[in-house]
Amino acid sequence: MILQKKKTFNDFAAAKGLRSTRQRDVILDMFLSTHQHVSVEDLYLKVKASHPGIGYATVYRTLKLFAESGLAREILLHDGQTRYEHVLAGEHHDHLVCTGCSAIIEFEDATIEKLQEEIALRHGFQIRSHKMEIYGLCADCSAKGQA
Amino acid sequence: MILQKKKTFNDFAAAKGLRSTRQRDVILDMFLSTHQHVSVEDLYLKVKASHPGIGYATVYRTLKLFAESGLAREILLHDGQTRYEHVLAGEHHDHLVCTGCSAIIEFEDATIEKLQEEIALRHGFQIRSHKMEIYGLCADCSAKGQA
DNA sequence: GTTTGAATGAAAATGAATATCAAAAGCACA
DNA sequence: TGTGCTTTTGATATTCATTTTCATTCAAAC
Repeated sequence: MILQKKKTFNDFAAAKGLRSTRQRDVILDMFLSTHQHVSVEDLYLKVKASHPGIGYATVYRTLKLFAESGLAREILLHDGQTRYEHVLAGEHHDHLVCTGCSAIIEFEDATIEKLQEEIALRHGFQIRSHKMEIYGLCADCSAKGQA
Repeated sequence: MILQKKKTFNDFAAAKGLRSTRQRDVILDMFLSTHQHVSVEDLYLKVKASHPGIGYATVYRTLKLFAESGLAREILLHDGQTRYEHVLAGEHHDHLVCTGCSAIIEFEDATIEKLQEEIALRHGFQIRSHKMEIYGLCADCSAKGQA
């Protein structure tokens, strides 16, 4: 699966005539080894730990490339930092975001996806991607709120 | 309806012990007279036209208050500017965002809302609000793309 | 009116993201 | 394996939205 993703990016890079560099390999490895929703800062620190030479700007640039290649997706939450999440082929997952503890729970619902397509059709709209976030309190936080 | 909204905010202000000021009245009027998705910049310019004395920071602060009061909601698109939209009581509307011409089409779907509630329930999650954006090409842009 | 603390406006500060540019590195070709 | 050309990089400066600061103004309770 990781190999498949590397291939996705390499194909994209080849098609765009991008050069293959050590830095991009490292950042790709690191990105693939993370869990969901890495901020640029997060990834930069992770990268710097083992490769101190790699700069901030390169991480920014490279993550934008990942997004362009379809490997990653930018998510805007409300903390002013762009985060990147993995795009698993053909899979859309959406988020429950806890406003108490900032926990993010992922979910997926095929019916909602279907309905989205219907809505798009009704408006003559061609879907490229979508994003859904539900804000509220997670089970823990709403339990704490009661106590 | 506009009166109802003013009341919403005034109630909120009263409950929070906020003072009623000329600036907030003006900004509220201006906000209510806009259509969807005003950026702070937009509203600031609109306000400044008739009330040159009112400052940038006040518009920022006031819009945040509107959001807190439930009157408005922050939307993050991908252009680096926070926008505010009207929250109509009890109504959730979501967006089709055209990546070609930046047009925003609104829609509403009761079934999706229901499904969201089910999903939240399944995770013990209490919904406060939600946001759904579908990205792609609007009818015009995809027609142009063909041509 | 006086008093008191919140609200304002102008300007400075912050912070994420992007641009700049000289130096380094990839890649095609000899 | 070098040569030349172009992309990429890293450090830094810059931009731009948003937030903070702080002295002044103003709302509202007494």
